[in-house]
Amino acid sequence: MSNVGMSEEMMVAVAERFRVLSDVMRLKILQQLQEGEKTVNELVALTGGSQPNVSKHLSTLRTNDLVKRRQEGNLAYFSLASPMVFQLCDIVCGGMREELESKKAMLKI
Amino acid sequence: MSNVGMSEEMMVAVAERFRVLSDVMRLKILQQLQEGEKTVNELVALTGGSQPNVSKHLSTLRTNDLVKRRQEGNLAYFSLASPMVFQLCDIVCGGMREELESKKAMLKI
DNA sequence: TATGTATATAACTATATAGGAATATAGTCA
DNA sequence: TGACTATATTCCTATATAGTTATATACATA
Repeated sequence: MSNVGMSEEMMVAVAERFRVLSDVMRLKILQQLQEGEKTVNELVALTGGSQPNVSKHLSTLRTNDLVKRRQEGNLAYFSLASPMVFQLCDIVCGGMREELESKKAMLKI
Repeated sequence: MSNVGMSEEMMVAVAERFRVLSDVMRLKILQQLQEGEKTVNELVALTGGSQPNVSKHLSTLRTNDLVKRRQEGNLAYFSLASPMVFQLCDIVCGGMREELESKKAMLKI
């Protein structure tokens, strides 16, 4: 399947998705959500971010369909909307491992 | 394989990689390189960017190990350093297609 | 109702960076 | 050497956004 024909519109959307994933705090939040749904305050505690900051990032993630929100009484529970994120991270991590190893190999020559 | 244990350092590197991929002009360049190596001026023509702009993006891509550079006489040939990019794009595109279809489905209820 | 708690938002500041214009560098060839 | 071409870099401006502080909203409960 070739990407060369990807439309400008699609490319803008893909770039936007990557942009959402390019922030460490958002990755931390997603990582925590991988273990199950969490409230905002739980994520604040787990990530070490401030409450407004975590809340804003959750809003960004939700706008971009990466997390879902469920309200129960006073609490807002957030959960992953798409397992895609971790497929992406795995590929990136795998790619970086390979780069690292080929660099190591070059040094040993 | 769980990402929950991913180190802070690794997370920063992953975020950085996503950031590099979050620019439309860079995605266009990578897309063109998918067809084979190209000179800077060829990429300028194919993408519609200015020469300095394309050159700067190529520099960013190279710094982040996404493209390779080969000089021949006056010309600089760039090529993809990692097929990872298109695995990533395919996953993102696939994810977006699913979202779109589930939204369509909801509207039809 | 008043009080407390959870979450969201607004206003602000600081920083990063994309893109353009001008210029520099490096190679080619007469 | 000088003229030409390809590429890189510098400087600038405009824009986007992460994070903070303060405040607002919404729900629960006494």
